[in-house]
Amino acid sequence: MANIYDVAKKSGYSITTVSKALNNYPDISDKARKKVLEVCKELGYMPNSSARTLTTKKSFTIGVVFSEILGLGITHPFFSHVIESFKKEIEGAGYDLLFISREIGNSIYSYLEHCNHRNVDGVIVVHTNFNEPEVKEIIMSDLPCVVIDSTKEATLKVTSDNTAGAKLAIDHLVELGHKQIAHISGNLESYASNVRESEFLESMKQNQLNVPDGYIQSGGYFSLEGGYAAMQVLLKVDPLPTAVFASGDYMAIGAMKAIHEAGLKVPDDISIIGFDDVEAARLVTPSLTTIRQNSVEIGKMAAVRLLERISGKKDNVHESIPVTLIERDSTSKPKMKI
Amino acid sequence: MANIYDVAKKSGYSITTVSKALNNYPDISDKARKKVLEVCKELGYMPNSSARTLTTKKSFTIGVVFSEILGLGITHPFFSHVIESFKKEIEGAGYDLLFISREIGNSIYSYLEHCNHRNVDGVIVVHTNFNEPEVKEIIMSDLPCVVIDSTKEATLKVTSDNTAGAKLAIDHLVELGHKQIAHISGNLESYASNVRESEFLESMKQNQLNVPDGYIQSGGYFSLEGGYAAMQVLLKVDPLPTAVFASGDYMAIGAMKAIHEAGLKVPDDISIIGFDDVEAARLVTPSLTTIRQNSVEIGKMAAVRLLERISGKKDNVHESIPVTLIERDSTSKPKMKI
DNA sequence: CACTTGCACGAAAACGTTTTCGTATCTATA
DNA sequence: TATAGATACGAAAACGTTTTCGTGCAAGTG
Repeated sequence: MANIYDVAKKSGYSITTVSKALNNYPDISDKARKKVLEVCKELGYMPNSSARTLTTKKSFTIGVVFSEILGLGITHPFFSHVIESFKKEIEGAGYDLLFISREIGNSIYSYLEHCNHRNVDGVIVVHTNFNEPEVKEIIMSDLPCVVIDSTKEATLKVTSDNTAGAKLAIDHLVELGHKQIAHISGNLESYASNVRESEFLESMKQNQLNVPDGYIQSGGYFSLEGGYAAMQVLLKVDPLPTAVFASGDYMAIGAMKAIHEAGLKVPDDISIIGFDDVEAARLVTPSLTTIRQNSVEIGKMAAVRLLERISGKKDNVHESIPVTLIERDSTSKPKMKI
Repeated sequence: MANIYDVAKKSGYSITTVSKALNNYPDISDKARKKVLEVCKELGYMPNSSARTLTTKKSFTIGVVFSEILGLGITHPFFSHVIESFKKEIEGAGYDLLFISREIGNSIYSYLEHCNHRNVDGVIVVHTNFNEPEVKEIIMSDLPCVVIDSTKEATLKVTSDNTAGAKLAIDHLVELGHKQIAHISGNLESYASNVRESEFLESMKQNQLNVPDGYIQSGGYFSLEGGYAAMQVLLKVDPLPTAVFASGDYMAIGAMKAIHEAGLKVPDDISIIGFDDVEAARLVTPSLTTIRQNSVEIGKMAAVRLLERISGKKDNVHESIPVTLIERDSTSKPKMKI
């Protein structure tokens, strides 16, 4: 509650000198600096961030725009890890994290308007629908902005290496001996979903494998239920796939459920591989083989690049973070035909 | 980027009138109000929150102090749901959520200092260690403050009805016919853990059941590994329990793992019941019977009470949110002795 | 008509900082 | 000794709001 005037009065110096002492200006004596800092401690003085922001136009605040179709927000099994890692990194640089909604008072504003209102220094955008105009608006503005799971317009993007991931998944199945490999894709508004599906096709081609009609089914918004439904369709396709690559772990888990309910076994009858390595992947039975996204690295890298941009660096970058194959129990060699 | 002066100039009124138009003051004409709002739209004007906060001393920002032993932060399987629900509720009232760390710039400050620096109007405290002095400091201050999973000092607390929950769990096991019921407790610095353990003992007494030596084992910080280790100890206790009440789902899942590895079956040999109903509970095999905490209601209620406090209401309240028994496949009648 | 009342508006202070620029004192130099 | 330069400090403006209070004018009252 003490302000800079209190410190000035008690220390015997002017507010200018107090401010200079706190901001490491060179043109004050060691004596003054020492005295001021001493008084600050005594009074428990903390500079008022609003006043500081008003004059410096720097808030040391980063906005989070979390526009994700399922409305899970902070509880999203993958993005929450990204944000947590991002948060830790920017905190180390003195920034705080502010969640940006579209409501202020009673009215609705755009994300960009809200960011301007709050004077955020930059923003991290996590969105699963690259068509959303509100998101586009903020990306196209001159507010420093890093986006996770990209969009064409973004100048700063951090994603997993989805191409390598999908390839890793298919190659793993091929190495095990599978030839009839199906794919459960995510919704098409999702960047990750698109890349993974493309690379599924590309990898199959590279391995000179055929992708019969009906071998690609959409699992929708990466949900368990979507994967379940998609697998039910795949179970009726002829020839029955011996392995399925799902674009997300929850869809993979849903698929396993459908397989079990059909009286078949994972991985004996059908192998399943997912993508993400969410926590549940190691907890389900059989545990899920999957492609692990390095959420910690993604969040950290997003922070690093955004902070660079904030401090003036201009280059456009698309960071592609490596993924790894996590072999568990949901994949095995295909059953020999009798 | 337009400010109030731009609006004043373009509308032909003074900044006073502009401000009044935006803040619904009665002493301006409808004509002026209309004109001003029109110009605001044209210029895309948004009031600067820092300037406003500086004069009004109200930031429309709520701080989140998340001090949780495991360091999971935002990814915590239970608390993340509470915060998400809290966030939605306060957003509806025009508030934004700011995460409070202890770093500002290069230095370390207390949570309270950080809150003062940022001018937050109130704070939600989620902490799993009620001894932490930093947390105590903020709770004892006159900053409006609601705490989840309580502390004695707090004047505003929201928790699950842990007592009813533990009772529900034990009664469920007793109804199934169990008499040898063990307990895997959480760490003792946790409020929830304490209450659940007390009520375990109380419920056992009510049901006139004995709690043999070694029937209470600590699973530590509610982790899978902790539950696993605790169960390994329980498996060596004589007589072997026929059912185990774990204070958290992850400990329950860890316990199931230990049981399976010992060559026994859940629920045939040993029934397991957890607490929380985290997402994994329905995904594991067998799916976990548990006591569901209503995280949405907890978050919402915390928001409602905090907003009341911010707007002047003074009464101390401890909201106890009802829990429900979710029966799944990890509990059944005890095996008859042959 | 003289007076009060109420309405609509604006001037100016205040909020707590940072930062520019001016200046008094001291030191070094010629 | 006179002067130039360095050093240490402070006055004041600026940032963009809100809010108090004053005022000119129109309308109502006796």
